Amino acid sequence: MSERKISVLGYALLGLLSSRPSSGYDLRKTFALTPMRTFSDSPGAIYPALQRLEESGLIRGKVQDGSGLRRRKIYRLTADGVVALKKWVGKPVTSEEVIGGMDELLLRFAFMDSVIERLAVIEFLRTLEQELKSYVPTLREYLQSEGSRMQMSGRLALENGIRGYETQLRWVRDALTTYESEEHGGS
Amino acid sequence: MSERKISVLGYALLGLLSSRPSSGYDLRKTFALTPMRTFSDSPGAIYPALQRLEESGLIRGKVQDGSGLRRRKIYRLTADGVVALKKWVGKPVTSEEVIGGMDELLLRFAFMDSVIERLAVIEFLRTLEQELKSYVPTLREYLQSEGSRMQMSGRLALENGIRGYETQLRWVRDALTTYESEEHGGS
DNA sequence: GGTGGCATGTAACCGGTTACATGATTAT
DNA sequence: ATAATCATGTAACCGGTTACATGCCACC
Repeated sequence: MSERKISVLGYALLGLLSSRPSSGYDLRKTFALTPMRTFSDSPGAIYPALQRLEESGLIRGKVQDGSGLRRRKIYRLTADGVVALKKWVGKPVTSEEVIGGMDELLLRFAFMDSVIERLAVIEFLRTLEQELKSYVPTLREYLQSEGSRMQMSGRLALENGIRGYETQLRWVRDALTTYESEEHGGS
Repeated sequence: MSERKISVLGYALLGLLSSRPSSGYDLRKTFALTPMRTFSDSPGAIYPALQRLEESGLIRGKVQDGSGLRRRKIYRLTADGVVALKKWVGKPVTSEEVIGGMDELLLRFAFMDSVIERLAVIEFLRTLEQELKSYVPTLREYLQSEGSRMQMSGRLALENGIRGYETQLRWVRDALTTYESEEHGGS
């Protein structure tokens, strides 16, 4: 059961459902109306994704048969769903993920608070910091050595990417400070 | 002819071929060894994409039959290909593109120098600046109004996105300065 | 003459996009 | 009643991923 591979959209749905049971329509609106619109908001993506998650036993939908209401199917995470979400969120950070774009990493991070413990979040941020710290100089060196052979717009585009990673490195450090200084609270 | 829709990977290939005729293998290596590895470097994506571009008449491949060489098919842009690349690169910047991630925008920018004139590049950067300038406050307001209802990691993830866009706004302004101060040169 | 890297390809699978279909409920 | 919106769904298409297939050339 639940051996099927889950797409990023699938995990985004799992994460949203973990904080609040919702219908497909609710989820679509969340994607459409919040900064999560980077992800798909089309019914042709969301409804099949929900079906797959249900077939895998990670979520379960119940048709809401309240009196004067439109037919809505409300999904909630199952125990297996919680496990799958935990596993994905807690996966170790790899350099491939950093190089291939931080989107999925950030999505994972966004769901962390309610899913894994504070120490694991800090661990996540620490390794992310390491990866960024080693990746940025690589890009700088590439720009240094190849820049003269590139056209100006290409050089600037690369510079843009580098600055983006540098910004994220600064962000990781701030986030770490936030989590580490949070000595009180917890379970 | 050439009415077929072109994927982002397709345009990336067009752009690379515009500066230097190459074989599929060369292009793969470019993707694999440079910061362009964000794009696909798998043969299963590149070779079919090249075939589609050739069917659409945007590139033409010639098998290099030099003496002691392995069979390589070298592709170059056709006149139609140049037109298609110009059209894509010069498309007006829309807010959807900014919201949906800057990747394609940056790719377009990277190829601009060799494809359109300096004034069009400046125009591109100016409208991009406008879009970013209006988008960042939207995100800030969202964080302001919804932040209290979000968990900490979610709030920080959003903050990360905002900082990224702010960094890009600063970059656009620097890039504009670079292009505008470049009073000499040109054709 | 066989191993290993160069170079091009192909096929199955899968998920997202686009566009359409359906019905129920609310508002006018 | 009829239009608009809520809410869920389906089907065709398309391109990227993964994995495999093929052959050539160089080198030892």
